[in-house]
Amino acid sequence: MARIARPATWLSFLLMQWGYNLMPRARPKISESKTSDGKKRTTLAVQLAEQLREMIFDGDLEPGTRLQEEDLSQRFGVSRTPLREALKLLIAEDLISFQPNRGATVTQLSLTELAETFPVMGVLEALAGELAAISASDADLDTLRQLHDEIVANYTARNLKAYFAANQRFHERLVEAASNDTLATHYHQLAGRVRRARYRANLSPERWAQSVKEHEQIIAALEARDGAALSKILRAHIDHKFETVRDAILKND
Amino acid sequence: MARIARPATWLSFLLMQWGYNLMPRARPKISESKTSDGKKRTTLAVQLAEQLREMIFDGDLEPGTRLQEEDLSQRFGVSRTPLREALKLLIAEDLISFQPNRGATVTQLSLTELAETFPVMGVLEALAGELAAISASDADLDTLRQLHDEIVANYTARNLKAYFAANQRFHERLVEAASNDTLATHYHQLAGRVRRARYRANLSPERWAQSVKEHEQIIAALEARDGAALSKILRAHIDHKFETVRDAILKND
DNA sequence: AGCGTTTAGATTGTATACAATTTGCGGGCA
DNA sequence: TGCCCGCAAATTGTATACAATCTAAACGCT
Repeated sequence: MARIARPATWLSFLLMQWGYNLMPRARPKISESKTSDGKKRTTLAVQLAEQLREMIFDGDLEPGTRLQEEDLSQRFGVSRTPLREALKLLIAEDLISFQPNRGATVTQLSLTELAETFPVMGVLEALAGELAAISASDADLDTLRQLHDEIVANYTARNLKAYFAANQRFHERLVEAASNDTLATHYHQLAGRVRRARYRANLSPERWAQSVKEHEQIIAALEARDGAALSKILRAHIDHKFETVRDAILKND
Repeated sequence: MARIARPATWLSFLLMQWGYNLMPRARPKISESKTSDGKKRTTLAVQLAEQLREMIFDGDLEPGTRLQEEDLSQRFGVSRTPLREALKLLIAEDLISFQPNRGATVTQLSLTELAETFPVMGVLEALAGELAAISASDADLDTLRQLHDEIVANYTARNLKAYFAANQRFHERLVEAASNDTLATHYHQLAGRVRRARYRANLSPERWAQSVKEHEQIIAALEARDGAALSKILRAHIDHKFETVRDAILKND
């Protein structure tokens, strides 16, 4: 399988630097057989879907990009049949949009859809907070504390990119700590949507400061295992994040 | 596309001020072309997916059922190619499970997975309540009031089946009234999972009475457009529903 | 020029053929 | 009996061929 060479975006590069595996797996619901030598064995359709998903998350395939079957199948060196099946998988995940007889394109979120997404993410992350306050292990708390310190350090250094990366990692980890796969799956899907809606990441000094302050509250409530407080803060935090994103989008149009 | 503009929430107002159109997008992720005579035209894969989805929801295909391609394609009178694409769509929706080279089966939820699902549904429906309290039209309220009356009538008549049906429609309609397609999509997916986990639908007299009582509170808060109260009641309501379901499952095993 | 119509090329949709993998059964053997 | 091997049937995975549909450029008309 010839993998398509792709330039590392700032985000993927950044994460790789940190040694982080890129995205939380959207969903590994497809069990994989394994050969004796431990190699994963799946179908081409599944592999192609994974690759395409990664390319979309990484920004190699920008929203709105048309996905032509012949094109892609040649680039991947496979026939159209498994490629079409891969597209169907991504269609159901809402990563790509589809019109009969007219092909597929990388889904593009309107501001409206983005605005709809945030409140949903908000309640999910609030729930994650509640659950994590109960079920997070001490190791989880350690990891989150470390990530929090990273966030603060990057704020102090005014390193915006690294700040975003650590921030994202923190929230993902928080959701994991809730120990609810269903919750995690739906959260990841929404988080992916938002992340793909790339906007010029400007953060005003005030918003940035406030965001950090909220993070202080988050980690404090978490370490106190105060689920109710955590839930409230997280939801407000997401609301503010949407405001930031909205401003960034509107300013750059 | 009979959906009309909703009363402006603070968000929609804001967006409209900035020139962003808030018209709801077509929720079926797969847009459908139409012929001159208004007939929907889609691909076989999409049609098959719809049929299979319905069969699974209706219980024609019980959890654990093996889905053999040749079998199904003959029953539907199509070749395996579009059928396989339909399966891929449902795989990504988690309606069916898949193992490479070993085919697909209708997904079966464990009690653990069911237990995970309810809290997530809970916060989503709570959010739906908050939003609906703001953006539900008067027509929405009328419909919901009617459905509520139906629920009460079926309780009085002790008609369990009709009660469940009306109950389900009420909750679906409530989520619709929130005017957030993203929310609705995720809610529906989870509701479908729960519905498929068929358990012997026994409702103790006490639980039944309590459920109806909660519904009284729900409709009252809704008509008072008290989002906070509605949110709280709904979440508790879902929690109680899970307890009922859990008891039913445990008792029947 | 402007505008609908036609038509060739491109692209997607479906069927079929064949390859690869799994499954289950029967035979040989300790 | 129990177990392991290997083969045949069943089933899934992939490629290719052809049909249906869409797109856009060329054409002719007013």
